Amino acid sequence: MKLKSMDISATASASSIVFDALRKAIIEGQLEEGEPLRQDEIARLFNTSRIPVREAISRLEEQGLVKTQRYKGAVVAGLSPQETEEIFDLRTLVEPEIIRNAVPLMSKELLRKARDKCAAFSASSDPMEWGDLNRDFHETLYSASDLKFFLEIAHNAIDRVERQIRAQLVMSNGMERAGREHFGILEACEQGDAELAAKLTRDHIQGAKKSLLAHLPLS
Amino acid sequence: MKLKSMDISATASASSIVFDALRKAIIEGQLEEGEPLRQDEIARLFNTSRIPVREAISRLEEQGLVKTQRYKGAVVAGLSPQETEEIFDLRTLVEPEIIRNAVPLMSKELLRKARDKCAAFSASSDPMEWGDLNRDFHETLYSASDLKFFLEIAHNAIDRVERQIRAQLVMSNGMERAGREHFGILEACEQGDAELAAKLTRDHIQGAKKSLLAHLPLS
DNA sequence: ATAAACCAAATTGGATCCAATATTCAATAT
DNA sequence: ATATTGAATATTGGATCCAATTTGGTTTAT
Repeated sequence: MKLKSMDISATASASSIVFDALRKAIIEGQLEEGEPLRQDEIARLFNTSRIPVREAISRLEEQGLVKTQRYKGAVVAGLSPQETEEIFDLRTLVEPEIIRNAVPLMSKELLRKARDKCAAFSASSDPMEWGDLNRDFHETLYSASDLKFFLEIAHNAIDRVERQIRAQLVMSNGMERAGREHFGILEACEQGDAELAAKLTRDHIQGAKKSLLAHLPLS
Repeated sequence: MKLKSMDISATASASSIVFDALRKAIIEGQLEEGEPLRQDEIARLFNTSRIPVREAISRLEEQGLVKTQRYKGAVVAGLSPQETEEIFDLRTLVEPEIIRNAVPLMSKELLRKARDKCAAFSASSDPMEWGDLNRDFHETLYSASDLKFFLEIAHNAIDRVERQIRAQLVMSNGMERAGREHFGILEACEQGDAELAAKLTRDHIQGAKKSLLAHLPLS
């Protein structure tokens, strides 16, 4: 029997649909910092009961994307300048390791895809999509790594500062510089120079952090 | 009015009680790898309904301590030798940074407490409590750090390999060596030598990893 | 007028009930 | 005997209902 099979047990549950949607809305800034998440309202939006909503919210809290208080509910989490800096320092520690590990594992195919995404990012003139394209490029390179826990950490860290990253891209020459730096990282990957790719990734993150903190209220 | 006050809104919810209890049981190895977590059974144990249990389980999954499959339920998560190695490498990256940050922030009081815990660890002859005393010592030093996200990561990483750490302590000369290394780390902290403390912490974790992998099935 | 007391609406936490799926085991066919 | 079908049981996912707590406005006393 020849039949294209799929894992039917992997179909999404209501709670995971709500979780994904809320996560996306939070990191993209559609829900802004401090905004309360009303279980009833969200349940109505998704045509479900509050049960899956509550599960989604508790998972978001475990990820640090919302803060909840007993009997008061959940609000979108925000970061102080110090906390933002710490997250960027965490990224500075972890992401170069991911790239270092990933470079020798990158296929031609993947490098081609990364080059496309790099070009798409530099070519875009719509600030609304810069955030997505930026993340898309980095994730493509990272996806070659087999360090699943490092990746988990990096994904979560990026989630927590995604809004700041987007802000950084649109300010001063953030976008232009990111484009240049992406190209450098990509070249190092193509040359198989893991050390250089790691160093450039490190500089990329630290540069974004500095430029961000410079524009932040009395950091 | 003089009255010892407490934040009454911080009283534990049912789901957090269940969460804490399950987490403890898992990392201490009372629930072993692969063992299923039946919602009904746990709810009965805690005299609650399945709702708080489900919330606890979904939080545990977000922490990587259990794995769940839709309509099949949750089982205690386990780690392959490769995954164990990766977690130890993650700890090797993060925990030295925590110590480096913590050393200049350590009060006399805290150092005294750490010295007590270090002594208690070395003095203990009951293998059942080695795990707790070991973690207690490290957490005491780490608690001086103000890097809350680094601490989050470290706590979670340690949670995931706590069972292996305990195994490592009881095998060969694990306990004896840990005692020596703890003393070295403590001394560096007392001398205010953050770099040395970081380096020794690094060696401590890598040493534990090596000794662990050497005794693991065909790593 | 102001502040404490209190009541009603809104909201969350938890219990109970029902639906969807998985598992087990007996019945049947080959 | 073995493999397949099918029904009974167990288990999870979600909906609805009730209880506990917060919130905001209103009343009342000073």
